[in-house]
Amino acid sequence: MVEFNKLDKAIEQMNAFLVRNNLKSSHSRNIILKIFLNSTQHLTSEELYNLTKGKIPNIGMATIYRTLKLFCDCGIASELHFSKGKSRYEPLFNIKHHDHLICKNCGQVIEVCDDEIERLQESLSEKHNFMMESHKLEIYGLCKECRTN
Amino acid sequence: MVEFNKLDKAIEQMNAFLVRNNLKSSHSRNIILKIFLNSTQHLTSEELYNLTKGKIPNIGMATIYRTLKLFCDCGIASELHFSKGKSRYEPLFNIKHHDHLICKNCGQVIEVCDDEIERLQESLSEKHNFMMESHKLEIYGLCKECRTN
DNA sequence: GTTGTTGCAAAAGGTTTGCATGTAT
DNA sequence: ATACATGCAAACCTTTTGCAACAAC
Repeated sequence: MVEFNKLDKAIEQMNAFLVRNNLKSSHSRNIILKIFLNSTQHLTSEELYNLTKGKIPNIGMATIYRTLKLFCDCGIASELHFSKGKSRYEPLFNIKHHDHLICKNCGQVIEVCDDEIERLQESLSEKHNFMMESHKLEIYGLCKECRTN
Repeated sequence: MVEFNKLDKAIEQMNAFLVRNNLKSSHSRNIILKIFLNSTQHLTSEELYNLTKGKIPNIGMATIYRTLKLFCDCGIASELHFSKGKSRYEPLFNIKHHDHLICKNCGQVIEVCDDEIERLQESLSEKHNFMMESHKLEIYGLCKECRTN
């Protein structure tokens, strides 16, 4: 379950964005936000759609896409492109930046963080006169479980 | 122009793969390989298609896709997913591993390498009992030219 | 001659858009 | 009452596949 504070703060952040852009709040979006933040995985639009159907039976795919776009626009989610064709969405809310270890066998994604690597990325960018805004580190291989099999 | 040696070695590598898998060599594939290695950018399938049309006027998109898949299978190319929906392909042949600085404004991709970051990725993987096979580091931001404008 | 390769068109898969209806303010 | 949000279906775009004609061995 999402902690109340986290969900409340996320809704607040979304509502601030809505007001700022003369948009309206809606019941569906609050429900989708709760389901989205509640997931520990990086969901695809289809996975979020299926989870949402449990709460809003006649929800449409288009609403899921429009809502995910909104989440990205107001800084609650970020879009990932691990593989061809399909996007995945990661909650950004209250989350520290991290990198991904992706198991090629079972698909498990492990989130990690290394401050030293973070620092080196900044200095690497500076060396090339590049103004870093964000970055993405993905390490592909075999996880602990799969390497023993 | 691709240096003769590089192209020859790549053709050799591809042919070895073809023989190993009971496939046949073809004129088109050699042409596409030359165009692919000749490019300094990370081409999309469509860009490669347009470049190829200059040499093989009635080439089809399907052939481009099938050929790119072949290049990936025999280790000549690797598929990248910088943005939604569209794949880009990067020549791997005779190329040292490197990371990418991607300008969000002009789309320019700068290739960089930092040995220290490479080492830290290995130790980060080990720390999680993860067997690293490959990795990808992408830094998004503004390049030297765009940050001044 | 057999089997892989190619071009074309159709299909597939993910995402976006137009429109009429519903809903928040 | 106005304008945004939603569901549905159609459109869109990239990539894949089936098939008949072609080319390599």
